[in-house]
Amino acid sequence: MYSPEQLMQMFPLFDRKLAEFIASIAETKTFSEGHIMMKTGQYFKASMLITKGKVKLYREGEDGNEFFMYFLEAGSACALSMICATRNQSSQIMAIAVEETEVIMIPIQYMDVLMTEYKGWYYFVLETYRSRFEELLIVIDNIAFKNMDERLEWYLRNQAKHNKQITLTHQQIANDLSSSREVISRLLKKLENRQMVVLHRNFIEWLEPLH
Amino acid sequence: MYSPEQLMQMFPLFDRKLAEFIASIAETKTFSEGHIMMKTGQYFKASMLITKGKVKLYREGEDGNEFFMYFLEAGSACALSMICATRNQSSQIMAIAVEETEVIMIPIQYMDVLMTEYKGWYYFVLETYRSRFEELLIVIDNIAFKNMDERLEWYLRNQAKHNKQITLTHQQIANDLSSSREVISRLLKKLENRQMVVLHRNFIEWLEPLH
DNA sequence: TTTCAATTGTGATCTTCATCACCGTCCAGG
DNA sequence: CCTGGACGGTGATGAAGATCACAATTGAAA
Repeated sequence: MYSPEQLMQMFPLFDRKLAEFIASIAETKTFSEGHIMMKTGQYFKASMLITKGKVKLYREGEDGNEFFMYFLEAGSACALSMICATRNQSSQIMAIAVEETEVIMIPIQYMDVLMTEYKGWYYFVLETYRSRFEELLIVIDNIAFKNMDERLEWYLRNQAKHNKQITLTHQQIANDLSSSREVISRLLKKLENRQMVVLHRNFIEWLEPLH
Repeated sequence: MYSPEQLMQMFPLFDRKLAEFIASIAETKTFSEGHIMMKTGQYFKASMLITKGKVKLYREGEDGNEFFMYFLEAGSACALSMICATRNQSSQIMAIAVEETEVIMIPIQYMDVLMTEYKGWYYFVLETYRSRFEELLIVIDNIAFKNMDERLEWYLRNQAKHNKQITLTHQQIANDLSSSREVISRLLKKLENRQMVVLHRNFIEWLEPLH
C-alpha cells in the first residue's frame, strides 16, 4: 500500500530499515467521517499510525460530558493505542474521525520485534508519547489558568490550522470546551468585534494568520 | 548500592537480567526536602528511578502560578526524565522533593542498550508513561468537571495516603489547586463539619479511610 | 515576657460563567 | 410555499469562586 519512501516522508523518525519493515506488514484501514475509532474502556489488538485525515481525541466525563483534548493528523500515531497494544490494557479516551481517516494497523504481535530490532521505532514511540504528553500539559494550562475567552481563541486557532472555514456550530464548540452555547455565542461576538473572525450560520471564518 | 533482589522488589516489572544490569551501573543521588529536582526548560543527562521519598510534580503557569499534578514515590520513575534523557529534549514540568528522596540515576548513554537488550526495560518505560498519562487525565477530569470542594477532597485524600497528618497551610493548598486561601479555608471548615478532617494550625488531620 | 510575623476566620463585593426564558432567522422536506 | 426544527442572539438571574478588608490566634524569636 505504501512504499518505504512514502512512509519515511510521512514519519520523519523512521529510518529505511524500519520503513521497509512497516511497509511489508502494513495493513490499512479507513474510517469514515464521524466514526468512533476508540471508546473508553476498549482494548487494542493493534497500534495505529495515521496516514490520512484527522482524528479528534476526547476525554469523557462520568456524566456523559465530553472534553476536547487534541487532534491527531497524518504523520502522528495514537500514543494510547501503541501502549495499550503493547501492554494489553484499556484506554480512557474517546477518538472520533472528523474527516475520512486512513490508518496503518500494526498488529500487537509485531510490537516486540519492532521495539527490539528497530531503533527508529522506539524513538518514534517515545517522541509520540512525549508530544502527546506536552499537549495534555497545554490543555491543563488552559483550563487551570485561562479564562473562557482565551481558551476559545486557542481552540479556534487549533481548528483553523488546516481550514480557515471552521464548520462547527456554537453548540458543538461549547461541548468541546465544556461550556454552554450562550457563553460561546457571546464570546464569539466579541471576537468578531475584534475582527478576528466572521460569523456565519453553521461555520466561522478565521481571519488571523494560522501560526 | 542496591542488590538485584531489592530492585526487583521495588520495581516489579524488572526481570532478573535487567535488575542485575541496573544494579551494576546504578549511581544513587539524594535530594533533601524542598530541593528542586527538575525545572521547566531543563535538559537531562540521566533517567531517574525513585527508591526512597516522595516527589511533587507541578505545572508552572506563565505568571508564576503553580499547579499540582501528581506525586512520584518509591518504585516509580520520572517519565519525563526518561524520555527527555533518551531524546535529549527539555521538560515543561517542575519537580520538588517533599521529603528526603533518593534516586537511581541512569546516565543517558545506557538508554540505547537498555531499550534494545532488555525487554523488561521497555515494558517499564511504557508502563511508567501510561500511568503518568492516566494521572494527567484524572487531573483534567478534576479541573474540567469538578467543583473546588470535590477537588479539595481528592487532593487531601492524595496527600493523606502516606500520612494522615497533612502538614500544609491553607495557603499552600490553595496554591496547589490554583485557588485562593479564603476559599480553601471555608471548604476545609465544611469538611470539618462533615467530620472528615480535624483542622489544626499548620496541619490537617485526615479522618477518612485511606483507600 | 513581649512582640511580630505567619496563620486562620469571616463578611462584603465583584467577576465569570451556567442556566433559564424567549425570540428571530434560516432552510429542508412536505 | 409553508412550516417545524436547528441555529443563533440577548436579557435576567444565580452560583462558584476571586478578591479585598480586617480581626483573631498562635508561636517563635528577641
